[in-house]
Amino acid sequence: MITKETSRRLDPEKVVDTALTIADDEGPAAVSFRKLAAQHDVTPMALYRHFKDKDDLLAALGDRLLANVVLPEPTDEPWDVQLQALLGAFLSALRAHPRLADLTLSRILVTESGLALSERALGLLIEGGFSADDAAEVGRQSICSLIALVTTDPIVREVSDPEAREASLRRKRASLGALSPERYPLITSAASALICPSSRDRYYDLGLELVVAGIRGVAKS
Amino acid sequence: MITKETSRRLDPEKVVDTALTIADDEGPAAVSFRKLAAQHDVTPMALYRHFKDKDDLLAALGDRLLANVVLPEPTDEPWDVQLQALLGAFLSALRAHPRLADLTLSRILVTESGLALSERALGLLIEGGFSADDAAEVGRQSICSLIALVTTDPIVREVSDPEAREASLRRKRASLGALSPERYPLITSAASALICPSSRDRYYDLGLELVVAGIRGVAKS
DNA sequence: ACCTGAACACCGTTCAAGT
DNA sequence: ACCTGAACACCGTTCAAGT
Repeated sequence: MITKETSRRLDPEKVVDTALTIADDEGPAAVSFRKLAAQHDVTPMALYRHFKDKDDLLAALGDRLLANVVLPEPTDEPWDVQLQALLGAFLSALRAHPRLADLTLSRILVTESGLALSERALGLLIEGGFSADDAAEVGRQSICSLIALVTTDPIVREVSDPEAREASLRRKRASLGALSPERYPLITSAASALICPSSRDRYYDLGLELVVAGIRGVAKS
Repeated sequence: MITKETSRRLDPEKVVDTALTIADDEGPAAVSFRKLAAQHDVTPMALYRHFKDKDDLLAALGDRLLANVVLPEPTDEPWDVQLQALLGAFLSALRAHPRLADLTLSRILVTESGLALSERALGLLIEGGFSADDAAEVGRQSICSLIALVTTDPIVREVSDPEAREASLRRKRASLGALSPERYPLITSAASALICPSSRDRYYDLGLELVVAGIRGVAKS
């Protein structure tokens, strides 16, 4: 009874916890076995007992994101409306950890919640008239687009340091401002929208709608 | 006259050339100043005369990809048809260097050919009924989706080594094959399509069509 | 089973110095 | 202006060894 709580000096789940916070703050490239080991008072090599290699650790991060997807209950609404809700649930989980979004792609067909999501998506797509194979392709690409949407979130992509971000924005504004309005009339007139979307919610709403509208459009034809 | 060809011991464009072939073969992460320097018989530090840092070098790779975009001539066709051709031209340039596709995103509003592409895209979107700001957002997201399409190309993503690729495919097949057909009837029945798309051209055609159909759908509403 | 120590083969980047 | 040498502060990973 006494030994039970000390039986494992190193809890892999806790290592993943700290990897997650490092990755959220500084990106997945910044998580290292050495840093993690130091933070858990252990030799870097100790981690190899629990993770095959760094990719294996990052995969565990992807699994965490997928586990947070909360699937909406099936309803009586049309397939495309339900699909939008389903993909929206996926999108929400990604938005909680924007820098880690692309770690999910390779884990969707492995993780339990990723499988549940995929099965539901395939069902709705088939309901929309796609063959099983087409549904697979369309579903895959939609997932990729949503991941890209989060990964390239213009606000997250900026450096986290607020003063550095301001400097970067100023540089971009200057760069577009220096353009010839005769040669690039549309770019110069839409400069501020090109540099940074007006609202983040609008950015994601539009992104999701583009994906679903694309599916709907391809389904009809 | 004699000294002219030896005036620069190190030609930055040639460094970019070899960086490009390394990145094509092993991915952008594998290009390093040290490797590049060795290949050009020079100290790693010599490269800092020509590139501010590694990001600067990678930006030069992105510029190369964008420079290869050949814009289609404007026609009398409807805006969405022309837009599809325009985005298709962008997609083609990315497909030539699939592992480098995402290096282009941050260079589009900087590079001359990226600006030309953007100006044309904005024009067509406005012709389709979008406001300048909406056109900017929609254009940006479409570009991101196409980059993601190439970056996540299921064939390229596999390891280049053909035997390792075969092993990876076998592992995926085994993983999906082990799933319960009662619990995941659609996934198991679409397994082969989920693992690998039937045809690469079909993959890209569908991807482009999804993007354009999405734009068309959002434009109408 | 789980962890340590030492080592190997890499990185980007800075700084002072050479020509 | 362009390049070198030495150094700093990092990486992932292997291998043999300890308990």
